[in-house]
Amino acid sequence: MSTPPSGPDPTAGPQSSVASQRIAAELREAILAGQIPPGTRLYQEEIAERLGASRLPVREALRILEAEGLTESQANRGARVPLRTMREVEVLYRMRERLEPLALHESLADLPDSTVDRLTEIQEQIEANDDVTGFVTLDREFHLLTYSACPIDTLLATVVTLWNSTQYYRRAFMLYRGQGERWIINAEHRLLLDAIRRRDRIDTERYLAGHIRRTRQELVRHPELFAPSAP
Amino acid sequence: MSTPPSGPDPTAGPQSSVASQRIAAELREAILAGQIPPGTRLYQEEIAERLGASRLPVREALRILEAEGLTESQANRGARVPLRTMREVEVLYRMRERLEPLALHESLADLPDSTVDRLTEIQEQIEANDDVTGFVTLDREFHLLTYSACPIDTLLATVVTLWNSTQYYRRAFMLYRGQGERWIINAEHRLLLDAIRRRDRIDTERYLAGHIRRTRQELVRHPELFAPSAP
DNA sequence: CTGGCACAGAATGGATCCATCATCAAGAGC
DNA sequence: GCTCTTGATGATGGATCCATTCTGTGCCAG
Repeated sequence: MSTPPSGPDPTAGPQSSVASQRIAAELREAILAGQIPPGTRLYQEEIAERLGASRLPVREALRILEAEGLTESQANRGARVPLRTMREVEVLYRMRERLEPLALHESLADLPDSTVDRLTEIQEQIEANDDVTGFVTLDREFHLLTYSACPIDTLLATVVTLWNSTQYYRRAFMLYRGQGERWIINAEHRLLLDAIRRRDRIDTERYLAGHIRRTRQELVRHPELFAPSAP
Repeated sequence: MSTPPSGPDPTAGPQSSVASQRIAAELREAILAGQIPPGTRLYQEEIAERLGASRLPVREALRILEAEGLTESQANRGARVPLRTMREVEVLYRMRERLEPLALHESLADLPDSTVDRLTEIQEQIEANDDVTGFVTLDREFHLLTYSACPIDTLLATVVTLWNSTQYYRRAFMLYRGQGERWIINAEHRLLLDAIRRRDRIDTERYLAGHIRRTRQELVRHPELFAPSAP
């Protein structure tokens, strides 16, 4: 469950010496940015041609992304970006409510003060920014950075996978209805940031769980953002 | 995050039409049975020759297993079965404590009565059996069967990955010190089974969380089963 | 005797070519 | 007119060959 030396780094840029990882990074970025929406069929040959490689590393890249929850594939039937139902996304959020507080707990002791300062900067950028796409990117960077000192690779990788799997719908919600939520998110982030600075394990877990829980409840109030339940 | 049509089935036998999946199934079985212990280097060529295929599907199989937590690989440095530290296994158990009750919760409503009967049979086999390897296999079958009706593939796959990642150490513990624990496990299983039959969501989650938690506490009392913390 | 460097062997990563399977459209039969 | 079958097309899966990178050993210098 690790591609670069120290776990899959979702913020890593698309420069890697190994082609399959470079391709995976390019596709990852495009999918997370919403440029390749759920349901899109991914053709090996097209990707290979566009990114200047043969089909083989593309196949490996698709396997890597599959492990990260960004694509899915069936034998002889190709790969696509998963279309998720509302119920599925809801349960993914419930998983996040349970796992991310644990990841933060495990990360908290080893989180250097410099990272806490960086978190504060990001939060200031979030508050200054009013572009939705920029917000989603910064929000992701903020939260994943709080987990960055977690020493357990599997836990971190699982959390990243859950973020990957829900991010598209999160952006869709923010574009559609989320502007009014901004002040709540900022308040929650400020409380969380303060608890992190105090290294308070109880408070960090509580604020974080509440933050995710509230987001889930907002999301499920908009079924129109999702694929129908019965495919 | 799915190899056969409906998610990765860890109990599926090694007969598959697609070679990479067949190879992954063979290796999965061998690793889970403890025949390939943690730390073992896996050579593509050797596996390819032994299982009658070329190296290419072996590479794909190793990627599949990597996603399931059964192998790890670094660029140009090959694949191996991960060696986990005690701290790592402890956190993996904490993840299980949080996720498996959720999986059971989501599975419970759709779990057919016939499956509950099958669970009872398995528990009777567990009680009649005194071979440790047989116990570990049956115990895995029992728990994973309780989750089998969970409609969310990602949740199920994550739970299976966590089982895969901890199973070796679980067996090592049972071989080493676990025989006296058998009656406690049986009592816990009976309570869980009864709650499942009653479709009691609260009790199932409580008994299951307690069961996993107690197992974790037993495991961490035996640091000698694990790799040292500082590699 | 120790440490660094260079070279040889081996294993992994990638490209190209071929076989197999799924999909879709057109036609025959009912 | 509808359905089932059959064939053509295109995409995926697999095998072989070549390039690249890592590892370990042996030699030489300090």
